[in-house]
Amino acid sequence: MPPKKPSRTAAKPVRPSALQAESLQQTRREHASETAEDYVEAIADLTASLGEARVVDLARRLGVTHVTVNRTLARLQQAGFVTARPYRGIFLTAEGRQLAAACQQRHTTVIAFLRSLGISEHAAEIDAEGIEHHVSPETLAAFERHLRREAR
Amino acid sequence: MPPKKPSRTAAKPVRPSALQAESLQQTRREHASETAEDYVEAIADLTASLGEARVVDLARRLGVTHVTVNRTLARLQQAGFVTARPYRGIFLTAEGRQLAAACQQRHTTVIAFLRSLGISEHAAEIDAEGIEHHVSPETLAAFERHLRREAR
DNA sequence: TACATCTTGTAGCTTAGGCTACATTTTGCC
DNA sequence: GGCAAAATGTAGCCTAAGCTACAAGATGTA
Repeated sequence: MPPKKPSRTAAKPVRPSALQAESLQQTRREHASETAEDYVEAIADLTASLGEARVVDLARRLGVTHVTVNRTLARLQQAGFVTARPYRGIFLTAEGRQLAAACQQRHTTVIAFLRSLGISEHAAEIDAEGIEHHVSPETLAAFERHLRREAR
Repeated sequence: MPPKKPSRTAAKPVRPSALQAESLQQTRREHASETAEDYVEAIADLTASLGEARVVDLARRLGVTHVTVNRTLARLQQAGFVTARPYRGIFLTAEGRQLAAACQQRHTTVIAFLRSLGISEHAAEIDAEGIEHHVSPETLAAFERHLRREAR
């Protein structure tokens, strides 16, 4: 028989206790908001360059079909980030614009930070897209600090 | 009427063209493997410290219920990363051990890198959990290079 | 040995995010 | 004005990953 740990009380509502469990739960929470962040950022960009964001534009931009965009927009509307009427353009609410601005700022910082480490433009773009959603304010501040130090 | 972009040909099987679309698709692919990585890493740790990994241990460790662990293990078994029999311990295959080792290595590097930027232990742990899955080999190499430079 | 407890397994629900296929509305243009 | 094409919307399917509730196997100890 393999070495057996002493039995532990089960604690029905499983409380994670471990730091790793906490970290993983945080990561899962972040995943839930990633979509919203990607969409508002894309909408902000498209609005800036084209005057409004359309479903097809978003689909092309995000690499999904227009159907996926549609369903996601419904949720974002419920969440109060965007306004949209059937067959019309999509616009950000004040809250949406605020979120988009923060994301764009963070995105720029992460890219600049990766580039400062000697990472190629292409890899920096790709990695930043995955990394940025998991960068805490503390870590973002550290990135900015590092960039300022580099600039000297 | 808002300024209207010139209509573009639709290209039925939407090809993403844009770099951002490519990046986002890459990020989605990474999400799909994140779970596998987290599980094999946890199983490797538990096996090292307790001799075997049990469903309850994994559940506690990952911050989910044993039901979720069970279903995920079935997929990991199909994918060839773990072996398990009903009511028995869970073990990694050779492939699983290899993946776990790579993940642990990468995890350690990311943590060390964040710490070297002056980020607190706690924030580094949490951020690393989200970031590590999106770090390309090129970026990982840059992290290691930075650490070596720091060490001088 | 038997029973209570812990562990594991199963059924079935939910949400999110992909998709194809098809219907409907807008719109550019002759 | 009318028509074809583009854009948008809708129905319905899939997988992944969470959950609760309940069933059944394993085990330690009285």
